[in-house]
Amino acid sequence: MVADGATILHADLDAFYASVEQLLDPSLRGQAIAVGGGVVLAASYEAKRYGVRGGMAGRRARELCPHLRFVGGHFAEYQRLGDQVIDIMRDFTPLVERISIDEAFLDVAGSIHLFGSPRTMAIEIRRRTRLEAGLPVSVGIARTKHLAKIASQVAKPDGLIVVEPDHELDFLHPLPVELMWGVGPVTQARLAEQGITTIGELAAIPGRSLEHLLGRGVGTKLGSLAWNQDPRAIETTHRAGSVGAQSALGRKEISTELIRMTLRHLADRVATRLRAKERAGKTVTVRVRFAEMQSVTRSITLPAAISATPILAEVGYSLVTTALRDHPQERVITLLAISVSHLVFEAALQLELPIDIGEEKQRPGTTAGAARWALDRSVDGVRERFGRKSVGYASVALSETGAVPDEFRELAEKDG
DNA sequence: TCTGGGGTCCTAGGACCC
DNA sequence: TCTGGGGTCCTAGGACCC
Repeated sequence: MVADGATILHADLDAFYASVEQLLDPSLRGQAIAVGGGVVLAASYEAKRYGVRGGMAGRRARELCPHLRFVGGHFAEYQRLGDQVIDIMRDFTPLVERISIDEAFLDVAGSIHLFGSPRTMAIEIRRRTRLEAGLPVSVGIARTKHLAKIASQVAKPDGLIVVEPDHELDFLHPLPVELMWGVGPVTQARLAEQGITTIGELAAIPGRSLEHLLGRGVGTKLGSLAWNQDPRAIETTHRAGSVGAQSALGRKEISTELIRMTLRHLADRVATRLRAKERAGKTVTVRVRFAEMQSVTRSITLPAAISATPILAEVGYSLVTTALRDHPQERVITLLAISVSHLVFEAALQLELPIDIGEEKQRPGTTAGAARWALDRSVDGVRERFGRKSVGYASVALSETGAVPDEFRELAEKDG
């Protein structure tokens, strides 16, 4: 349900990781800094002035900004401060939809009688975030999520923009198309070829032409968004659809050892997280990226959900093997990925249940499978107590490839 | 600018069932 | 034996987001 007034807030912490680093170490304040190493995960606004952007190769960033300082990530602090800011928002409404570590939508329509106008609430959220967490946050307010999100981007850094319902198109149409949700590099380029660079120009294109240019799905969606028709409501719950891991390898000669070792490591990461969530999944997908960056995927849907490391590694291996067999001319791979989807709930309780022979066909947890699963659980337990590195399948062997440290994984802000 | 990691959603063809 | 149409699942690829 979309509200009549501008009651949707989009709050987005500014240059989040970089701001946290500057918060933790005052000597970094006012400095051009980047979080990351080989790749920039986040850049301070001082660095952005030199053109440094999230997702940029570290070397390129240094070229643009020679005095750029790379700082290590305090990942636990990012999580803690991100949570703290979300908690501030929840003081204003339970209708908070967190969409990443550092941004969220709020529907404050039901809170106006308690706290005042949406603008008043946004001012207070910004004040408290600065005071209690020490961080700058930008807020966009509008009638729809899409518009609120765009408004917060325009408000950055450290700003607040309210788009009143009777000024929506005046606000939206002069803006560049790439501010829209769903317009990435490919779509932007496709539009630019037609001379379309603003949202207003996009809105002026007949629906049929847009669908012809971008395909039915994307064309229809962007067409309606350009006219500010966004029916999405705030969703406070989130179901994980898949769990995956990937590893960039540089350029590596294809070998059985490399693939087995890498898959073992990736399967271990994925399976550990699945078990921590008490989930298992039926569909296993692998991705193999060759030189020249083109990649292929192979997937299989199993008769039963799995969450044990060795089984996942084995299924992944056979999938990668089929992918490689289909591309016999390739000599080098640059990335391996594995993910598990079609997730189902799998309570840890299952471990305690006696193995029922009658069920053997339905579940992978035959005697051997259950034993493997039990072993994985105990490995998880040891890691919880003594740290990840204490028990590993292949992480030590892999570290010599110069892979990104595990703490760097899963955490990408890429704030452009 | 040759580049890291974890995700979501959409499309399209084919298999299979009714 | 051949024919139609609809629905759902599986697989592969692509674009996008943070």
